[in-house]
Amino acid sequence: MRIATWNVNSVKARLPRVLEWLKEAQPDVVLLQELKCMEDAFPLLEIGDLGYNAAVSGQKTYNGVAILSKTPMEIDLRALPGDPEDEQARYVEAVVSGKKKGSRPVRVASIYLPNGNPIEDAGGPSAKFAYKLRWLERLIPHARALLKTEDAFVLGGDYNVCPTDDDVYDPAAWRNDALCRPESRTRFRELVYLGLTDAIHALHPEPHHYTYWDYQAGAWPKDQGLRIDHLLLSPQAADRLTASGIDKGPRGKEKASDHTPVWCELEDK
DNA sequence: ATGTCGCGTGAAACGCGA
Repeated sequence: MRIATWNVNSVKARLPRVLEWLKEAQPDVVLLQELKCMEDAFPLLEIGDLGYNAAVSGQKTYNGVAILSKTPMEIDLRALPGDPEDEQARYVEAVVSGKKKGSRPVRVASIYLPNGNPIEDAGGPSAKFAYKLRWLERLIPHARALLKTEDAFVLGGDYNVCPTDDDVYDPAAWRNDALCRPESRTRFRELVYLGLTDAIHALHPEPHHYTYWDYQAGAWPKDQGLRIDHLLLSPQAADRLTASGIDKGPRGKEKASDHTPVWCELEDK
């Protein structure tokens, strides 16, 4: 079972790119972020024509996440637990059926973690950075609860966290960015250290594999990127991990998203 | 040194978020 994650930066503006990539890459499950539309504006028909079911948590203008699956799925959560006041569409979780008869289902979540920049405003800590850190702090107990179920699961998405200096082209320049701050990194590490496997890092430990390149300053042609899109696997999913990769193709196309898809392959046993 | 997108508003250019 191939599971991919992709921050598309507007599913409407990106629709031709998304459809062509789905046809070419043939993922079984796709976790999408930054839909930038309400649920009723999600292109269900076009994506459904390619054989996908969709679970969407949308919002006007900003955020928005979805799960696409070729097999049937059961939606479990449309928001990350822990703050009923949080109205931003950044989390959706579902259980997708296995591909073959008798194969085990996999729980997946599509995550769009807050960016958190700027880290300060008017000299003090910013509300945006605090929201990002709180969001990470809510994700940790939720992951801990999921681990207790001993289900195979994949928490994938745009984490807006660059885990180490090896994951950014110029660590010094990004030192005070919310994506690279130690406060973000310690919380991300705490999440991973619960016992999750970073599907890219586990199989491709070399430094400087990126998933995001800013639109500005020719970052893409110069390969000045960051690794901020992650697939975090439970032990039961990691046991089935046979391959993973970053598909840089879509980033080089016309009208590209600033992120490119990241995928992993789970043995269907 | 700078360089970009996408959205909403409201009718063109701007503010916001990234």
